[in-house]
Formats: sequence, structure tokens, C-alpha cells
Amino acid sequence: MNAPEKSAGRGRLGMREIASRVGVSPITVSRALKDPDKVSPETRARILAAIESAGFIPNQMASSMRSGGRIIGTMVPPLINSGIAEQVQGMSDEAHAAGYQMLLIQGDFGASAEEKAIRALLGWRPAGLILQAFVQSPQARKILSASGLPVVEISETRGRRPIDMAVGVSNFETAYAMTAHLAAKGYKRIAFVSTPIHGNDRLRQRRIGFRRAMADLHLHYSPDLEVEVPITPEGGGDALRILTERDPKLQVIFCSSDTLAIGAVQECHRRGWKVPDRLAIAGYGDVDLAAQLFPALTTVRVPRYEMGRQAVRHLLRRLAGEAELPTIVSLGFQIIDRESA
Amino acid sequence: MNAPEKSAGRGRLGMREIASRVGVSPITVSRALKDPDKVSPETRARILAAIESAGFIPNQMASSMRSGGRIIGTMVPPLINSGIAEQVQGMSDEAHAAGYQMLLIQGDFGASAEEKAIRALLGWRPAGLILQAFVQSPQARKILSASGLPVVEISETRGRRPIDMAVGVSNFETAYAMTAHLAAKGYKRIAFVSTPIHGNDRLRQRRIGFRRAMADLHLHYSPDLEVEVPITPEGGGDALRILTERDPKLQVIFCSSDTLAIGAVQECHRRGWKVPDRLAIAGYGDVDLAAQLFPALTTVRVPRYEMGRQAVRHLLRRLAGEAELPTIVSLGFQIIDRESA
DNA sequence: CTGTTAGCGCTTTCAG
DNA sequence: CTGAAAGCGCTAACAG
Repeated sequence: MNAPEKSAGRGRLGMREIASRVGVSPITVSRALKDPDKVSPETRARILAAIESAGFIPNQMASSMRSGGRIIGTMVPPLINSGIAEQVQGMSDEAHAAGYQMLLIQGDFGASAEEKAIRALLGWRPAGLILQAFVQSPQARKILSASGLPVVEISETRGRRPIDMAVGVSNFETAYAMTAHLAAKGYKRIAFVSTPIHGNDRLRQRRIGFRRAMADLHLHYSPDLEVEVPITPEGGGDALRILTERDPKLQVIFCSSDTLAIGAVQECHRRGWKVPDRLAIAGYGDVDLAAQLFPALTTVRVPRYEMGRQAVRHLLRRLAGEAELPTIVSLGFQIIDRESA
Repeated sequence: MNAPEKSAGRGRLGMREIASRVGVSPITVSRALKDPDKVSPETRARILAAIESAGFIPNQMASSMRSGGRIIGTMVPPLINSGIAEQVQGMSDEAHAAGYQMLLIQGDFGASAEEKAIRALLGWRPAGLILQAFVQSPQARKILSASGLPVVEISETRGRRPIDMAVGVSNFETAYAMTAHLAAKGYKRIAFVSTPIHGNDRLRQRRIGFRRAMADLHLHYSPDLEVEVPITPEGGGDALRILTERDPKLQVIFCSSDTLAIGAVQECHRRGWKVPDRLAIAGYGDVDLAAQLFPALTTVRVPRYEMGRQAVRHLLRRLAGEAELPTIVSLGFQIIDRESA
């Protein structure tokens, strides 16, 4: 477990060392790697051979310092139990393809931790940032716009003005569409369950979409039929208990996340209630399990992987200096009509 | 979207600039940040004020270059549909607490992409690496041990020799224990379903544990009752179809992942089969949904979050120069006995 | 407590 | 096609 020759003061393995072994100058080694055409084939071959045999890996930090980093910073909520992982995968794939590295900070960010995380990200001098949802604290927003960096927020695309660019779906529209879909299927008594909305624009927009649809369709709306629960399957079960106590004739529960919906369906099984006959359930997200669930889950499909990809893509375009970029990129969504509602 | 004064050649915002504004030397600014005790309170206050008002954030790369990075590199399979996200959260939390950043590369690594990813990680001169499962390619193993870096593999703790350290559970033991548990409950005809085992040590050990238990307990073992399916809920359903055709009297299916088990349970519902009466199902992982599932899933709980934490913790200990570190850290596990089997 | 000097390892710029 | 010089922004080492 000890460095072989690495600790030896002088011959530290770097371009200098490779260069001296081959008998060229360090800059030629650099060029052999980054700009092969500017080096004669023979020289290049000898350099590459030396690099290979020495097991040399160029120091990215030194490189980034001189020529500007190829890092995209991102800040995500806990990856567990959410579709965020898919987005991150989309970002990674797109970023790597373009020769960028993702630097990821994850955690449960309140408005203050948010600022701290952004600072940490900026310390690495990223070429740009991708953030989940709109940044909350004004202080954090200020830091970001002062940084002059391209910033893409993956978020609600309705309402609020992004710091720079936003990619996402209109949560308002998705929720409106699902509510209308349920109404069209004949359901009249509809409840809405979400995870805690405070400080979450996306969830807020979903609820607004739900309420607006209820009003537009002249359905009975009652605040009693809106509840907030933790984002766990148990939360879905709890919501069901609360709601059916409040309205025993409830016909359908629209959950703002598949996790909740799946939990609620399990609670129905437990009670021996047939879904959707006794009570219908709709979700949001279209996770893997949704299609295989019994009964298969009616839900909203949001292109999460694509959102990640698009976020990186737009970031790179801005970096490339493209002028005519849209500020807000609203991607499509689908209502997936299956058996549960 | 334009940098404010940042582009101005000279007054680029760095410690030098802060220093000149305050009227001290750059090193004093550095010390005010990293070693506050070595700077007089007044000087420090003035420096901090200047930093604050300028919105200065120190360049981590420059810092890391001079004084050694505070990065821990890690390489993970796709975060979707697996417990890996929890491990990563554990790593992050522990790393941040110690002032380290996690650098995460995710992707679907075959033996060759594996080597590429490791190289990419090493380019950032991390203080150490945490890898998922044992590194496969000999070439990659060579690079790693030549690097002289602390490497923690989160992996099977039985068999193979780690490059440096390994943290995990004995998958052999967990699978053996679950099989024995099922046998103790009276099940005799037991099938084993896993996701593709090729190149995955952990899964292989689970299967070996299953087989050994079957032998030790003198139960009827047949290769026919072992199948491999993709890691999706549909995979679980497919496995059930295949297995019950091969043995209509099958009593219980032990799935090497909760995702499969949950899928299999849905397939039972679909057929109107009572779980566990008509067919019992056991899983592996104890995901969130397992407890809320109907019927609640009997499964193996593995301390994933803790595995991530321990991995970082051991890495840091090695960095701190602790000599007496175990090569293999085997964490405990629990058989969670619920209703499905 | 504060400053000076000398790099970390690479790459830009300007000359051959 | 190749090289010499200079410096990215920070901090270790050694003075004061």
C-alpha cells in the first residue's frame, strides 16, 4: 500500500518526468495528449508508450486551473425514493459524452444549507451548475447570478423567473391533465395527496393544477380532501386512512408521487378493497414498478432522464456561446392510463 | 449573465485581490480562512468582511494542488432501482462531516469501462477511492495498487482478497441464513431467483449460500429452480411464471432483490394466488416498500447506509495513518420475518 | 502575528 | 513540428 516511486522528491510522475524520459519538453507531452495533430506521429508514439509504461495519469486539477475546468456542478436532494437518480443518470451520460465530469452534492437542503452547498460547488470553478427546482434563498440566488455562470434549474416551468435557464415540465399542467382525466372517467369525489409542499415549487404547482381543474370542471372541492404526508409508502397508506375517514364515499385519490400511490394501493389490499372499484388510485412519476403493480398504476409520466440530458445540453450550448437559447424549456409529459384509476 | 468584473485581467477575484484590498499579503488571507488562530482577530475580521463583500470563494483546485486534495472518488452502478443510493448517501454524509468531497462516477461498468472510470477518478488525485464490489479486470487492479491509494471495496466479505480494504456483509451468510429461515418455517420446495450473476461476486455468493444451505438441510435442490432475470419488477413476474411451470408445487421463491420479490408478489395478486399460502415470496434488501407491501415482505436487511459510512470512515482512518486496520470489515445483517413467507 | 519565496503540474503565448 | 518562459491561485517552508 505504499507509493512506489511516487514519494521520491524529484522524479515525481508528471509530464515533466515523462518528457525527460522520452527526451522532449513537457509541452510536447501535453500536446501529444490534447492536440495529437501538432506532434509528429513518431514522437507521439514514443510519448504514449512512455505514459503507458509509467502508468501516468495527467493531473486534472492542474489542467483545469490553467485552461478552465470541465466540471458541471449539481446539487440534488437525497437520491433515495425519488426519480432524481434517473435525472442524474441523464446528466452524467450527456456530460461524459462531452468530456465533462459531474460534481454532485447531495443532501437535504434547507435554504441555508443550500447556500453552503452552492458555495462548495463554486469552489471547484465549474463551467456551469444544474440545480434541482428553483433556488429558494435570495442570498443564494444572488451568489449565483453574480457568478456569471450558466445555471440550469430543473424545475417547474411555470411562474417564477429562472436565474438563467430552466428545464422541466409544467407541473401545473400535468396535475391539471390528470385531474381532468380522472373526471373524464367519471370520478367526482377526488382527493389530492402530496408530500410536504412547503418550499417545493413543483408540488405547489401540482396542487394548484389540481385545484384549478376541480374548479373548471365544477367538481366538489374541499380542503379536507388535500393532505400532506411523508414521502414513503407508509405515507400513502396513512393518507388513505385519513381521507376515507373524512369522506367514506371518496372515489379516487390522486397522489403526487408513485411512492405514495403504491403505498395506498397496498393499504387497499390490506383492507380487502378492490382497486379501482371500491377506491381508485392515481400516481405521479411512472416508476418502474408502476406497470407491474397489481393493479397497474395510472400515473403521469415525466421524462426524467431526458430532463437531465437536456439540462446538460443547454448548459453546454450556452458555454459554446449560442445566443438564441430559450430561457425555459418545457418538456412534454404523458398521462399513462392503466388499471388503478 | 456576464461576469461583473471577473474578466478584468488584473483585478481577478482571488486571494491576491482580497489581500490587496485589505492591505495584507495573500498568505494572511489564506490563514484567516484555514488557520484562523494564526491571524489577529482584527485582521481576520477585516479580511472576512472583504471576502464577504466581494463574494469571494476560494479556488479548491489551487488549494488542493498545493496541499493535497480532499476528494474521495467513487464509482457506482446506475443508482436507479438499487440500494446503492443509500450507500452513496452514507458516504456523502460521512465525507462532508470530515471536510471531504465525494467525486462520483456512475454508469454501467463492464471490465473495460471500469478501467476508464478509475483512470478518470485518479486524474483528480483523490485521497482515496471507494469502489462497489470487487474490481474485475486485473489491469484495473494493477492501476489501483500501483497508485498507492487507500481503496475500500464495498463488497462481499467472503472469499477474494481485497486490493486494500473491504466493507460489507457476507452475502453467502445472508443467503444461507434466509434459506435456513425458510426451511425452518417448513418450506421444502425452494426456488432461487437472481439478476444476472455473471461478473457479480455478491450475487454469486448469495447463490452459493443458497445452495449450501439446501445441501446442509437435505432439501431437494434442482438447477431448474434457479433462474436469472433482469433487475426489474417485471423480471420478478417472469421468474414466477417460469418457475411455477417447472414445478407447479413450488412453495417459496427466494429473490435476490426486493425489486424482484415485489414484482413476483404482484404477479401472484394478478393470478389471484394468496401469498404466502399458495406461494410464498422472500426478498433481499429491505427497501422502503417492503414493510408496507401487502403482504409485508420477508426479506434480508443489509445496512447499506452504514456500509457507505464505514467505507469512508475506514478510508479516513487509513489516511490518518492508523496501522491496525482490519482488511475486511463485515457488518451484520438481519432476517426480517414478515408475512410474505 | 505577518511576510517572502518558491513552487504544485499543467498549458497559454510567443518564438523558433 | 518543437520549445522557453510565464503563470493559473493557492499555500508549505522558512524567515522575520
